[in-house]
Amino acid sequence: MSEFSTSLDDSGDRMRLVNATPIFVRKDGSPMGFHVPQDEPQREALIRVIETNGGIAVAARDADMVISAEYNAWSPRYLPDFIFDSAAQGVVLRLDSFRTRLVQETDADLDREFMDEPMGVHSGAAPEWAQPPVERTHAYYMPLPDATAPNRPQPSQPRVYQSTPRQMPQLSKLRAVVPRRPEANLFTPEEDEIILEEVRRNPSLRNTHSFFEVISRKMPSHSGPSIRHRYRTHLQSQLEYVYKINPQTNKPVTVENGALKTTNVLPRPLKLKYTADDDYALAVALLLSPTGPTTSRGFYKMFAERHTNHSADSWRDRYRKFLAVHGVVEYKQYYETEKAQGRVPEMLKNMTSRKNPGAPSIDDLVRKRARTETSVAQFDALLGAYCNTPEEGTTTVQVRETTFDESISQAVHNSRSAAHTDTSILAEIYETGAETIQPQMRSVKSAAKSSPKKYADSSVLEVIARLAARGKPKIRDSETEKAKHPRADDRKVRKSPGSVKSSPRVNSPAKPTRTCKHMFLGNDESRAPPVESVAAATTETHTTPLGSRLKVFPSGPLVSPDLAKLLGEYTPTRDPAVSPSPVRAGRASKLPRVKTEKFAMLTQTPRVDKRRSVVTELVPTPISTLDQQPLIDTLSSRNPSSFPVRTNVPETIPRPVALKTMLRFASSDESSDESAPGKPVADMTASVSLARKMPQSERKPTHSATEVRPPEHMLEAGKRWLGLNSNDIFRISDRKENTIGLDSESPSATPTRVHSKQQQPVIADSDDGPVSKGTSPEEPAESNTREAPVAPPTPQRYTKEFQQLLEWSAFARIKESSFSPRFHAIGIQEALSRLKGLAKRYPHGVSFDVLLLDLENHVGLVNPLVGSMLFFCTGDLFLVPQYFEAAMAHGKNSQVQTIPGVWCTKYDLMLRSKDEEADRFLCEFHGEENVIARREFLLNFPDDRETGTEGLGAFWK
DNA sequence: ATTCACACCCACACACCAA
DNA sequence: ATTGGTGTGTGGGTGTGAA
Repeated sequence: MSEFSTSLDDSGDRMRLVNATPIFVRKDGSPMGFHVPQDEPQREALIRVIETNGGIAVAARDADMVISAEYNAWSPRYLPDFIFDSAAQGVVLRLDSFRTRLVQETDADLDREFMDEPMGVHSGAAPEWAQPPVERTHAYYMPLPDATAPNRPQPSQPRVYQSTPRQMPQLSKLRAVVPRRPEANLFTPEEDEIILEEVRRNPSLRNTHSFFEVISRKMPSHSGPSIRHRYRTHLQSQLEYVYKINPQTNKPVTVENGALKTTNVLPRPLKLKYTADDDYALAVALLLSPTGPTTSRGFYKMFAERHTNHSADSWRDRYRKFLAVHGVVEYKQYYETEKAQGRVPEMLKNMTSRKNPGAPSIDDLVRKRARTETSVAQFDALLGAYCNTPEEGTTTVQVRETTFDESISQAVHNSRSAAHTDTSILAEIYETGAETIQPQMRSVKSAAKSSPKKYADSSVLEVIARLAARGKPKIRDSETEKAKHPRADDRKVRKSPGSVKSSPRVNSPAKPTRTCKHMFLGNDESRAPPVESVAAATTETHTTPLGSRLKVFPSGPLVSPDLAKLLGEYTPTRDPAVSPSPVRAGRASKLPRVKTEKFAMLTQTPRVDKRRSVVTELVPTPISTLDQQPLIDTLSSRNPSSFPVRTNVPETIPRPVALKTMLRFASSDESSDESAPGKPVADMTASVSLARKMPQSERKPTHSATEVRPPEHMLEAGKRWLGLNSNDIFRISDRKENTIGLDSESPSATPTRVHSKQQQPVIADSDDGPVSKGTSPEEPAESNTREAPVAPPTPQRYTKEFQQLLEWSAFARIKESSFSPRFHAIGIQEALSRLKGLAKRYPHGVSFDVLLLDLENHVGLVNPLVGSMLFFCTGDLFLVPQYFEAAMAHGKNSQVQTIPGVWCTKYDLMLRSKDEEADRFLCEFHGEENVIARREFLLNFPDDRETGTEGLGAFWK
């Protein structure tokens, strides 16, 4: 048969297999193309035999067949013996017996580990990533199911892509020693699709290096960097969808038929770049901090709860390595100047000194900055405190005037010695002079009350307002250029020579926007649109039942226009309607939207996170019994169009800042501490409120609210008491006290579920089993009829001990950040009373945003506590007081499902999952209207990092 | 000259740790 | 408990050489 001698023993040279007539040719005589993967050990011999027998070695995409000893799940391969045997026999043998099979797989584990199913088959089974990391360098951490607020995701369940221990070194060695093939190793369409499919299954990893490195282990003909490059340059634009990932399992969500649920919205990648808005928000918050710019973790923890796009650690690092180096005040001013002049500010970058060892250490810079900026912050805090102080005759917190004066003088002195001559606050201070500020403020303050218009244009008033609003500087002609280039001088001063590369480039023109590569940008859930986009957004204004105006900005800015105006500009005599501020000026239409036609479809139905798309601004409410408005609020209500208003916006926390600063200064004076009579003040911080309640012997100098803790003996007593009698807490006060009668103003309100202890056993935890109808029928039977209105609860019915526990347990165990200063000012009993008052005013079915706003504004409860409360109570405010009461007593809000009398969301959902008749039963229980309202509330409840309730609403779908 | 695969770079986001 | 230092590897590229 063959015309050549062959020797197929191991020592034989298979390369000598030559036939007289070519056998690896097509019918038309053209050579058959064979692809031999680069890692095929006999590759050289194979290619020689192929080519000497009429075939040709080609790239994979052009190959008629792939010759390899290694099985591959997604492309058929044929064993090298097919070539050798065919050549030996002089005829092309039947392919069937040479096809590589899974049983021959050289590393089946690897396949199972990474790509467990062939392409195009979506069985719903995700690759099994969940092996624990062996080598940290190969570990991939997926975002946690819920970046539940307020904290950032913790890698408690690291998801791991991991090679077998032996495979990785082998492959890397192979790539290191195998020379580049002479022929192109182009990506085949199949390989492209495999890459895309893997990205769809792991969308969060789409930018990482190691993800593609792992893919490369299943695609040995390409390296990880190559695959990554291929994806980023060629395939990204073809990623028309990704699979919806269950945040709990980090696996794709399956639907009924086992297929994977797709989505058009990419999840956030593992890391987010900081934006100019991020930097600005942080700068503003730092300057409002009682201590000025700080690295204190407490500050960043609180900040991260409101700004969840980065972790607290990350925010802290951002300050340490960027804002601190550049200067917080300077960046704020730079940002505002850029905005005012219609430019797009850049984020801080190139600030790390890793390659610039001669540069001053971050520590040094932080310290230097902290000194000066703290001075500014302190001065501003003092001023804020003064402006917020109630009128003369009713001042209830007495800070010795001398202390106040000294503090201002010191702050001004410190500020003057700082190198911040171009900052707005200092410019104002210089103009006014510390020695005249206070009397001027005092006179203006009293006079302005009687006839605000008269003083509306007063320069002193302007100063006060501007300072309180942290307004921008007057840019005089001689300073204009300087203001335009705030960075120019900094470099010379701060940076050592030769550190050009590490110099910030804030003023460099913005790069032209690239297209195509980031098609999801406009939709990315993790990014709020830039500030200026707000200008073009149509806003809707709603009025809450309590009169707060809720502005809804559909595009969800980080900073609302009014806040941006407040923070960035003060123009008391300018009519915004006539001369719109630069911040509001219509620049939004110029905004680059990075989106290609290809992906236009992906942005048509963006998933809107309601929480992020809503910016609320609180306009002072006329409810005088709830609020004691400071001077500026009072004035602003009279002339709202021209006066900046401190709003209830996360970035501004003036009251605690101011008062705590005052207290610190006051307590630094030995005589002032004990001599100051501590009368209650309407808007008091936790420091004051709690310190007042502490026995004199327990009182410690108050430096920050977070330091306030109940006395140890009280905590011990509380633990004992709670431990022994936790179920009896609610027996202390007759539950009927808390019953809210049927309110004619809220006909749709849910019937009150209030029961005496005999009628309402503690409902077992859900883990104990399904909620049977047997345990619950007695509830609806009596709760369908609302009890008659009764008097408000009488606090006297609580035992003294219980009152103390109510006071202290909350602060001991519930995060203090759940309470705003207002809560501390009014106290728990008043908060309870207000909660009940709110319930009377609200119809069931009010949106989460409205409830959130008014609960924060009028009761002083903030997320995530409010989120949990509203969720578990299904937006039913009649349940909230009981929930709140129990949460406070227990010092936590996780066990409130067992609160007697609160038929909470959990039971709705459990019942629906267990009982086919659930809907009918729930309608009997709640009333059909309320069931609809509850369902609507849950369905519209924001998917939430803050409340960790994502997906529960799906029970209703 | 262009395209492609592949290697490599580096700022920095994020987290962890030791003092 | 705080805090500064630092490791890790992501994110977004660029460089290089072969086809």
